[in-house]
Amino acid sequence: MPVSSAPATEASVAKRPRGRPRKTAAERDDGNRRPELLRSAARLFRHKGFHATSTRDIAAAAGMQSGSPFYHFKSKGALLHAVMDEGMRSAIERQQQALQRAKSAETDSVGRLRTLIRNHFDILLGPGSDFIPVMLYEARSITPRQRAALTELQGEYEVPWIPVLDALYRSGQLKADVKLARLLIFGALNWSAQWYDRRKSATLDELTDAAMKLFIGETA
Amino acid sequence: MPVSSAPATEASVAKRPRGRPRKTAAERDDGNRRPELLRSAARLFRHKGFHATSTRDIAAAAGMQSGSPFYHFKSKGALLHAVMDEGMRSAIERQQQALQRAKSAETDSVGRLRTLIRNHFDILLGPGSDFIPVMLYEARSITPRQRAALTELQGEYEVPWIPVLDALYRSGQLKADVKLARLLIFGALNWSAQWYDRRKSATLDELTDAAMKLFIGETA
DNA sequence: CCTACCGATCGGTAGG
DNA sequence: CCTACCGATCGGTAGG
Repeated sequence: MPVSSAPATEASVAKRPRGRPRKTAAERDDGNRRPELLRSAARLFRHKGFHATSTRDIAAAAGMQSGSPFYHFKSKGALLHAVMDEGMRSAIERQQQALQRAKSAETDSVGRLRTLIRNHFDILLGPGSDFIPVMLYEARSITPRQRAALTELQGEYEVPWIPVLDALYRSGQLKADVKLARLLIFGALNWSAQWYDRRKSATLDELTDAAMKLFIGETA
Repeated sequence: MPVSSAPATEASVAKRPRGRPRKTAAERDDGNRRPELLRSAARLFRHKGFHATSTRDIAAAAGMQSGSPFYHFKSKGALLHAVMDEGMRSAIERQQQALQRAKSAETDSVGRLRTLIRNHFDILLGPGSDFIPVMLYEARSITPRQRAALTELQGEYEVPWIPVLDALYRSGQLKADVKLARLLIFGALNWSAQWYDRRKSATLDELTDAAMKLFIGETA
């Protein structure tokens, strides 16, 4: 299923129109539609669930015919895993950027925890945030092998949290067992994907404040 | 779909054998299999998800033929809702019992919060705990009307938590906004259904300790 | 609660 | 990436 078998010319990329793309001959087989397919799949998987979403739904949302998703992905399950993988890689990258950005300003653990939590809410609830919720809530639908690959990425995501929580435990600001605290904290944050409503709820900064106060009693 | 159209005699209930039940004529149409159907459905819905479970799977798990679940429930969706409804009613009842039991011993808010959390873990992670996880993680698959009915039961379940959290806020032991704290706390607890493993993880008491320390810095 | 069955939908493929 | 299509599975029902 070689995606790059017929490479796109730069021209065809540059002159892509804004709205629903008309398929000109020049755009055929260029692989440009793969990201669109991923986004459509992520949105549908998130809102309807993996099994309640048909590959026809996804194709239609991406403006394709029913058989076309299988040109880009060899199965529906491969599409699901690709959504999760893309979500985790993007999350790791955004987390590293957030920590870089803050590093000069924040050297204390409280400030670093705040950075991590605020960024986590952004990834989970901000614009275009369908990929991570799909990963969190559709884990049953992937194969053990795929799950293992994702678990590794999740481990990478958790790396920066560990020294921060350790330091807060040593300073007495975090009283709970560190490993259990980490699991409970991620639960508190991740569950927000179930109830958070941009229009009715608090802002992400207010949410971050509440989480900081709940976990360590101060806001940074 | 009258479940009680042919009522069971007491004898047929008493002499029900242990293993896979042989269907004697006396046991026909007696409605006794409905709870078994619910349990089988809960287990399968929890481990495979609603859409990945076929009504044939459920029938087989309950020792029935493929069409028989529809004698007890008018649709697969009705079965799912029944699982959730049963789960919530049982949870509310067990919570009330736990609070009754503790009322004489615990009058302070910290102790009452501990009782609520410990009981919540029990409902979520203890023996026979498939119903509530199904409710938590399959909410997308029920109708708005069914969801509204469940939201009401959930509200009932949350009632005892509110005065406790309010009191802890006033006493300064809980620093976060009470409404957001409640949502974050439920998230931390509910997420445990995703990762808790009786064999590898902490006991429910240790989990409760960790949660108490994380949220209010003390264990009661 | 079983038997026998139906219509619809679905994931996936061949061939262009 | 489209067209045309297939085999399998599924929820649900009639009739006993």
